[in-house]
Amino acid sequence: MSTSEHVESDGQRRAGRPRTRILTQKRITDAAMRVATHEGYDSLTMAKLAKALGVTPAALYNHAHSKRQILRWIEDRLMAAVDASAFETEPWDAALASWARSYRLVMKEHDSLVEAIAKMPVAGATDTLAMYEGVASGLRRAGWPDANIMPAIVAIESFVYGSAYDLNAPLDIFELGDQADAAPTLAASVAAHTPLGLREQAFERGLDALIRGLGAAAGV
Amino acid sequence: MSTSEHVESDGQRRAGRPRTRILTQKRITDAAMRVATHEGYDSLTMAKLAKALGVTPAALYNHAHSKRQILRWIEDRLMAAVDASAFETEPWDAALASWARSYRLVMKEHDSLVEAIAKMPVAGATDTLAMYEGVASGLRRAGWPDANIMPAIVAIESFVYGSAYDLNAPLDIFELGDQADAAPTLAASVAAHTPLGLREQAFERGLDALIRGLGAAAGV
DNA sequence: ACCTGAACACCGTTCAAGT
DNA sequence: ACCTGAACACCGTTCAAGT
Repeated sequence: MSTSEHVESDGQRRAGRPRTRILTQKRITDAAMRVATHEGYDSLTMAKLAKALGVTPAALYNHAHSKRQILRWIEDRLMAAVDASAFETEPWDAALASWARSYRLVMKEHDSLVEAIAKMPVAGATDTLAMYEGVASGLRRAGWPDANIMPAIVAIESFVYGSAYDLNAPLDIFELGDQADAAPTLAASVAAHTPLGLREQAFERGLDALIRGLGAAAGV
Repeated sequence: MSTSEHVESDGQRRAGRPRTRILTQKRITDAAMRVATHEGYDSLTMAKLAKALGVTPAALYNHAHSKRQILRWIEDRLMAAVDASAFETEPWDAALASWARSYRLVMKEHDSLVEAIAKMPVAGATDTLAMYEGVASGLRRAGWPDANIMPAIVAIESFVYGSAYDLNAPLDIFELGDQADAAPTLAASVAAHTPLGLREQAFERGLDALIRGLGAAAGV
């Protein structure tokens, strides 16, 4: 690569003056998401990220404490992309479903971060907080008792995380080949579906069961 | 460490003869699970594993193609530990619940492997196959149509994977602190629970909703 | 204040050499 | 057949030195 020594981003540099700062949290996060989206999270190394920003790996540590922190910036962004706006226009059950569907697709595209997101404290993550508040207040307006709101959110979230993995699992995950004799009932059950159909049915039927059951428990 | 050069495991070595083979798939897997359980999966490196076996890291590559393969051996073991035996003694709904509870606790102890397990093909994994066959045949005996079995299994699995993460999330994951003003409904909803109570309620209520809803869809 | 260059302590993996 | 020792191409991170 012939551009590896100096990448002048905007070219507005005046002689003798300090160059405009090129590294900010926003630009680092943007570049990291670009690298991760195009090459996968395995390729998101500090070296690759630095190169994408035209900078030395060590320079990143003037702005982030660690690679983990940069991943956390990405996680915040992702949670902001989860769409909870349906609670403003639709009934609670349809709104829950469209929130879960949006959540699942966002996680699918970044499933290396699902474990970290599942364990990420909400405090300090402004957009994440707003997303949860949208869901919680939507359910409350629909008559849900306070004590039923969080268990429903956590249950649906858990289901969404696992469903995102399933969406990225190999299509032949339940293919038995010559071992069909060893598990005949499983083989027959699998044969009742196409791989893509199974994924969607598992998600949609599970989501429907969760929303109905949790709503019934909430008395609405 | 003074024992790092030669660790004689059984001492039965005869002079001049080739020593009894110390590395097998079983022993490697045992050692790997021991290291991972005691020190976590972050500490499960080829060097640590080799040391625990009294061997050089390179020696492991005579038995496993890669670290990934060793992890797969562990994953097979874990699936064998998931208890599907309730289908032989209890009605389908109670059996599904006890299967899911066992599954969740096994995943909780090894949650670094959850993503890989969620995407692991069943072909070739004998114990995994037997586990699924137990669930599928249990549901069929209870009158479930073939086309309803796999969507139910996949949906409950997805829920279990996410619930395992939740079980290992920090207890203060929904603690808002001074940001309670920014998300008042969320704060009130969270305040209706203890952290431990929320986890268990989310799992048990979600599981109940899934089992009831999926069973109803199956017409049983 | 912020970046570079060099170094550190690790990774997983390969391979010629030994027995 | 199976293990060692040395090497390779990477990791994330630190830090003195420059501007």
